[in-house]
Amino acid sequence: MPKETFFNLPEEKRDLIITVVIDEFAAYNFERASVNRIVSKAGISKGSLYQYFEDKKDIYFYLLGLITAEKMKYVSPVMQNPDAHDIYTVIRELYVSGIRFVLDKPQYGEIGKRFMEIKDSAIYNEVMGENMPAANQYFEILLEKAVANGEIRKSVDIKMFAYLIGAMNTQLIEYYTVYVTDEFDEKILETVDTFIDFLKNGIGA
Amino acid sequence: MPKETFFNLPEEKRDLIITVVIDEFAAYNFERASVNRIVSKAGISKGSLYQYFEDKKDIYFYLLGLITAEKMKYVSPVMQNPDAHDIYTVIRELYVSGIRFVLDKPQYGEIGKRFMEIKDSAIYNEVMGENMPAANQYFEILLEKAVANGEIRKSVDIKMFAYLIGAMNTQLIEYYTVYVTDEFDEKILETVDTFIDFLKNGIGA
Amino acid sequence: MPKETFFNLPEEKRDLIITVVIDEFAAYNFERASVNRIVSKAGISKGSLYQYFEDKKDIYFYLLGLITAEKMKYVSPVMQNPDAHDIYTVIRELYVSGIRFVLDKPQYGEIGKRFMEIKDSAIYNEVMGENMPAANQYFEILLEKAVANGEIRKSVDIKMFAYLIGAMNTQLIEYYTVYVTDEFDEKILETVDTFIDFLKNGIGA
Amino acid sequence: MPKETFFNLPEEKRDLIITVVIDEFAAYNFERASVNRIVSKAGISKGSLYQYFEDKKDIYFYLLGLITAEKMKYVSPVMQNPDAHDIYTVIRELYVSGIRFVLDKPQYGEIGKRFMEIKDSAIYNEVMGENMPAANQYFEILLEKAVANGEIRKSVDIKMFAYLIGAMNTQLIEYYTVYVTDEFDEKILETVDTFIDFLKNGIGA
DNA sequence: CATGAATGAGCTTTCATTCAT
DNA sequence: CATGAATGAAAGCTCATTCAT
Repeated sequence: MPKETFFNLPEEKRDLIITVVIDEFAAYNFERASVNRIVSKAGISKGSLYQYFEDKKDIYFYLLGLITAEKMKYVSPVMQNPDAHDIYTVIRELYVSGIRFVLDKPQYGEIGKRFMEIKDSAIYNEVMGENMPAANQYFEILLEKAVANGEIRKSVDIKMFAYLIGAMNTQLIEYYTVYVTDEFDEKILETVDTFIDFLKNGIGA
Repeated sequence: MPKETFFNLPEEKRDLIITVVIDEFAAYNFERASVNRIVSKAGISKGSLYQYFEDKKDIYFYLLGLITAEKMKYVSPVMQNPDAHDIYTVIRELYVSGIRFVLDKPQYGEIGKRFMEIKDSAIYNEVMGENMPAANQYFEILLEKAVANGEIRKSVDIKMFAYLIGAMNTQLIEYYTVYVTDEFDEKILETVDTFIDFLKNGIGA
Repeated sequence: MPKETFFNLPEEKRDLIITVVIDEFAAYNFERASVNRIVSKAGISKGSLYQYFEDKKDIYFYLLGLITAEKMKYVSPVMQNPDAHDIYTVIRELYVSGIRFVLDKPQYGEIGKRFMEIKDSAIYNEVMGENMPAANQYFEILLEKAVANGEIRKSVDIKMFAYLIGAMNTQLIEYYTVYVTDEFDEKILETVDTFIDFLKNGIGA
Repeated sequence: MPKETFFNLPEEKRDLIITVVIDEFAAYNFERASVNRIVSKAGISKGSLYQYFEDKKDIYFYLLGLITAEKMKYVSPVMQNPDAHDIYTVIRELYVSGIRFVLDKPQYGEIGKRFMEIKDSAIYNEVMGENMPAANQYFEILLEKAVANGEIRKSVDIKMFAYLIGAMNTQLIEYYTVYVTDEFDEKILETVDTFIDFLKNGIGA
């Protein structure tokens, strides 16, 4: 967590620092991100940055928190109440909101990818230690219920597909940021629908 | 390429060095891997290592070569002659051989993942400059032919699914190395089959 | 150019560093000069030196700049306006100012000689790329004018004598730094005059 | 001095090594010359080279010895018996033989220049400690006799001119190797004569 | 709250020389 | 007499972090 000093800063300055930090971690992964570059781009002294944050990790974790908070805004009613809808609708919403998010905030998407670059680093596990189980279990619970509801074949290896659907989400989003430069449009929705159909055919009852 | 000196070494010593190098690059990506650590773990002098290899990059490339050579052993007849089989058989073989490989040589799998950490580094592009185009296009060509053969629905977005099938391969393999510690067994084959079925249902004609 | 940090240093410390740097480059040429030795003699950390200067080259170029600036102080009115005087007066001034300079600042003379040691190194050409053409042609132009003025015999091989007068300048200066330890005095002036006479007799009209 | 082993070598091999060593020290000064390059170019093992020579310095000194011996061959009767001729004839012979030497054996000239690059290094002084006084005194004695003979003005600063005539010799030779690519010819003789005239006018009685 | 100089362990790489075989 | 693997001190340079002001 940033120190008190950071929050005592005039908003303008704080925002500038955040902007610079976003730029840095969007351009470089945690290891390669440079404190020197951050202070120089933000026009503050090195000492000051260390008055605001404990260390580089503190900066990074704070940023990840901001992104998480931002992502929450994209959580739709469907996702908040998954039980009220069939699993495909829920997954569709997840995908769509994910794509929307990275198209709206491409830098956050970048930071997410940079984060994946350092899988298995100490820092990655530290972050994931808290969040990953949740993320993983989310799909497992979803799938279990869907099996119970008869929406999905009983033969499906739930754990594996939970993992895969999560991974596909990531990949699908990456695909859009890498290969599709347009704004969010009808065409994207169609493709998502195609993919959901694919999923339905694949594991549906 | 390692220098002659390296190949003149007693096999025992050479193997020790290779083991240490594998450990290092499985634990750290190219940038973070340390020549100092390698020599100290191998119990040789810094000067000696540089008698064997041109530089750190030379060590890394040699290692990647070893891995590639090892991976070749897992290439089955089906993969060598993909046109003689339906696309699902080919993809199944790819997945199975990939899983076999990382279960047999988990460290090589690690090194592969570490390699992904340094995307957009100079070294990454140097390696990929030679191999990547093929890897990317491989699935596209496979899918195109399958569409032509009537194995796959015409409505399928080939580029996207090529990307996804590739990504799934990676993820599937990662899934097994992360969650499945057992040796390769019947159960894995079943799961792969399930997944292939899923794929068949999803995009099949 | 040194970084801002260097100029922000207390004068005392900056002077100490400059002194140490002068000592180092007077004792060793660019290649053999050691950053390690500099920091240890100056009693500062390696990191600090690299806060002050970009790299070893930056240190060296800064030093050469100091020397050039110092040498400028020895440029007399005669040298600034060579056309207003006969060639012997100009050459005499050049010699005298050169001798004065190295007797006043023997270490700068040393550094100059060390610089000659690395002829055909990249760094030498980098420095000379800017200054050398002028230096080489200076005497040629001087001689050409003198021939036109009738101060010098027409039979003189201008290119060769330009080269030689330049070389003699260097050698004459070296002679004084090597063999004459006294301060600048009347005797030196006499010797220079002898030499100028010698030159006049040798190539004069 | 090379070790006995070197002289026990078949002449062919010894000559090859000498050729390679000449090449190396013609291309790089003592410090920059590389033992690695020498053994690799000569196709011998590093251990062998150290069976033949004590160390790098030993190689270099042996080479300088060879050059000196070669240079002796250019010493003409005039130079061996300087008292029988006027000083200008002697100096002329010195210059001519020097030019002849470097035009015949340009690599030896190169090595000589490389040697001058490292003035003030430990190695330079070690070499010169033995030879330099002689070289310096040679011209002093010559000049003293010439003053006594009335060939040269009494006012001449003998020590300085001895130094200068020696230096000019070096420079004149360098001038020819740098700027004149032709074979030794009549034109060169003319220029030397011009220069001798210049000298005669300059210091002659 | 701001500053920025100071730090030092760490990095990769070079090269003359030694010595066991 | 030949070999070539082994050595290790030294090189230039980086960077997150500290701390006195």
